[in-house]
Parts: sequence; C-alpha cells; structure tokens
Amino acid sequence: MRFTKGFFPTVKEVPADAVIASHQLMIRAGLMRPLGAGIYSFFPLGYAVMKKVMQIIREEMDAIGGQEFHLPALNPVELWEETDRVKAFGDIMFHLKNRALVLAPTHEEIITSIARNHIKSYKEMPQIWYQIQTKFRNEPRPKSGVLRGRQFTMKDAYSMDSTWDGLDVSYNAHAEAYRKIYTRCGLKFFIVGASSGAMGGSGSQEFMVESNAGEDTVALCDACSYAANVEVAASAIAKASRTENSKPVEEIHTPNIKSIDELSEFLKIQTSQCAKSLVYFCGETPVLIFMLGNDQMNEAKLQGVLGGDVRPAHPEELLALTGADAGSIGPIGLKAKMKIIADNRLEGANGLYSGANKNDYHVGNIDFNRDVAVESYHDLRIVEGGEPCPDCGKELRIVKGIEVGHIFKLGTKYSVSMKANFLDEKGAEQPIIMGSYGIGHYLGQNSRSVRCSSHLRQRQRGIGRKKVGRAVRCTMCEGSYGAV
RNA sequence: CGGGGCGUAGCUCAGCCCGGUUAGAGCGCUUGCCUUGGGCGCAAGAGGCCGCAGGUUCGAAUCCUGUCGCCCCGACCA
Repeated sequence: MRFTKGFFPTVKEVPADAVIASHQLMIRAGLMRPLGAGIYSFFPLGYAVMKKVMQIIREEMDAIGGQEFHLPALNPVELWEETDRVKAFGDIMFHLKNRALVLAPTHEEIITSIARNHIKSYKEMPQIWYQIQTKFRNEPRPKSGVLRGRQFTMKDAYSMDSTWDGLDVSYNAHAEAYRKIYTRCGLKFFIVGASSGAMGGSGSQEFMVESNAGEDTVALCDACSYAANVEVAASAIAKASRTENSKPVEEIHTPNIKSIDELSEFLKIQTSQCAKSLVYFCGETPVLIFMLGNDQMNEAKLQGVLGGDVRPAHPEELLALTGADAGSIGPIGLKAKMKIIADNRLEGANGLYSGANKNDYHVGNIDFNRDVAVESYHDLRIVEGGEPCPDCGKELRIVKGIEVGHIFKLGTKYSVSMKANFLDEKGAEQPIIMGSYGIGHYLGQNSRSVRCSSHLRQRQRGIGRKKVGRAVRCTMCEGSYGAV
C-alpha cells in the first residue's frame, strides 16, 4: 500500500495530557490513541511496531523450545480462589458483575490447571509454554501513556520441570532469550536482582531499561554488571573510623542545634563523626536506629530487618520514649528501654557525637562498643550516587529504570496449592516445579517495549512522519536503530 | 483511596475572577483561485446545546451543588 494512503493520523501540537516524551511521540506520530484511562487503541503504525516486537519474541521463545498457547482472558473465579489470589490481587483484578468470572491479570492459575490435568509423568517435562495476550489489571492510577495501563499486551511464559536443576536450566534459558530479545529490539538493558514478592518462589530478576520516565530507582555500575533496586542496593562505602583509645563521654551544651549539619558546623567536626538517631515503630514495638552522619535510612531495608511494616514515631512518642525532641535524641540517657539497631557503618566506631536525650544538649566521645547496647548491625542506608560499587569498587550511578521484563523461579507454590503433581522415576508423587517469565510482567508489556523504542529513538526534533516510517522499518529490521 | 489541576470547535488554548447582544484565536478540515517539486500564498466556508444534571438569577460558558471523565503528585505495584 502507498504510504500516502495509509491511516497515520499525526498531530503537530503536543497532546495536553501526555507528559512523558514517548507518550507524546506515540500520539503525535499516530501510533495509538487513548480510549480511556490506561486503555489505548493501537493504530496501524503502532501495531506494526508491536507486531515486529512480537515476532522477535516468538522467534526467541521458540528457540528455547517454547510452545505458543492462546489462553482465555476470561477466567472462572474458582480457579483463582484455589491459590488465594483473589484476595491477593484484591481490587487490581477485574471482576465481572453478571457471572462468577474475572479478567485475568496473569496466567499462573490457568497454566497450572492445564498442567495438573495433562502432565502426569516426569517424562513429560520439561515444558515451556508461552502466550502473547491481553491482560487486565485495574490499576488505581494508570499513567505515562502505555507505560502503566489497565489493559495491555504481555508475553507470559511458564516452565514446568521435574527437578530443581531443571528449573535452573529453564530459568537460565529464559534469561538468555530475554537478553536476545531486548538486544534485537535495540534496547540497552540491565538486569537487577529482585524480590519475588507475592509471586512466591526462590528468586527473580528484572530486566530494566534506563529512562527518566521509569518508576524504579536503581543503583547501577557501568564498570561491572552490578545493578540493584535502591530498596536493596548496597555500596562498599567505608565504615566510621575507630581510634586507639576511647575518651570518656562528655555532655555538650548545643543550643538550638538539631540537624547533623548544624551539629558538625557548631562543633567543627565531620558529619561522619555524628550518629543520627531515628525512632521507628514496628507494630507496637519502638526501635531506636542509628545512622552515620547524614546517611539516609532505607525503610525497605528496615522493614526487611524488623520483619514487618514500619512507621516513624510521632513527636509525642519521641518525647515519651527518649525525653527529647527529634534532633536531640541519642543512645545515652534514654527515658525508656528500647530495642537498638544500627547501620553497619557504625559498627565498632568510637569518638562519635549524638543527641543527649535532653533538648539543646549532645553527647560526645561515644564508643558504640562501650556505650551503646546495639542489638545488631545491618545495612540500613540508602545508597547514593558516586559511592563505590560493592562488587568492583567503581562509582555507582543512581538511575531511573523501566521494568521491561521479569523472570521468577516460582518453585512449587502454585503446583502445591492447586495439586499439580506428577510421578517421578520412583513412582512417587511430586509437585511440578515451575517458573514464570513475563515481558514485562506486572509493570511491563509488549506495548511498553514499543514505548521504549519510541522513547530511545527520539531525537531533538521529535519524530516526524518520515522519521516514524523509518523508525518502524528499523524496528522491523531488528534494532538497526543507529541509522535513524 | 488522600492531595492538586482540568473538562469551551478535530487539536492546542483564550473568554470565566468583575454573570448580559449572533462564544473567539491559531492549526486542521472543505471549496475556489494562485502556485504547479514539498509542513506555500490568497479568498470564501463548514464545524461548538462551553462534559452532564440540578440550583441561584430577569439572564450563566461565566456563580453554587452534585455527578462523570481525564491528567499530575502520593499510597499501591504479585
């Protein structure tokens, strides 16, 4: 068909409700249009790009032995009740009003139900099943165009193995296939370790693309391959120093000194000679936390250490527990007995300054070994850009990333709850060992890959009609984007 | 779900605070002319029940209430 006959409705003006570049460009170039919040119609040009991406995905999935399915999006609720995920998803899952049906946000349950009906022997595994399909998630807040929508296209794959080694093989095969897929799509990606969250299982990795439109913040090392979500990222930053001899503690009058900066300024000391105190509650239990200097505490890490939801103490609680207001709290002279934990950087440190638990007073020469009943030391800090990489020591960068893929070792979570068992070599019944692999799973989608491509391909001038034509062709040519 | 913003021509917006004749602009669209090799120029024209529903008023796009929708921040994100 002639290009001039094509339906490519372009717009000159930047759409009022599109904020990020990719969203604006995809609309302006006529790739798609919104139908409602988080719902998009893909027009021929946009669908052409999407189809090319799907083609690449199919080729790489087939190459690792994947078999393509087409599963229903309309699912009986009962299936989801078997794994208790009706509750787990809550409002995120769409429920039909006039039937006991839900719109599938992912397909572990369906796959597992098929597996339990048909896979009876270890001889029938491994299996890799995948599909490219429309998913539905009732996002409380769709945003950034196609980045987070209520209906989207996703490739989801599932592996079924009879052994844990087999799971590793399937998992690694997917990781490799994903590398090829993103590379062929022309995306510069990096891989971060992730928590498997409520998906369950023993491990997972996220494939991410650097973008300031991203929703995740990642500490990234360009020298080695270290990459970790800031929620879990660590750095090889030095600990606080320890001198040969500890001097006796001394109380210092520090009128109106609250912050670490004010304290170091007032006492003419380094911020790294100060211990910052924070009080959090984990449930009903107050916990006193020490950080070195101006280090920021990472609530996600604290939560991991304490094993529950945490919240900062209120001002009145601070006063009751310590005898002072925020800014004057410290390890010595506490009013109430509290669990005390501290950041690793403070382990064994001495000569430190902290609050005296008395407003307008601080205490100096604190020795954490001698004066503070620290229950345990943990990595509790938020990694900052420029700190040394924990693996290679080079500088870390803090970047925003878009999750374009997520792979999980599910293990037996679904096979156990849904009783998907097989007979092993000895004739013993075992639950199937599963993996789940999404491009890009919860936050991702094929359409997001399109989005990323558009985003990365944009130039100062934006993408005009001719450029879009070429962009699409280039997408079709598997990542020869340099030519655009 | 909490906070903020916005809903006026296909698009981007003005008008609304200080209610009052046929509601405007640019771009787009249609027609004609011009030009006849590139987001051209000139002229004419179509197109809006001012998101929807109530209310206040002699009179509402303009004020009030409700409602729906959309966007942003936050919470959430399997």
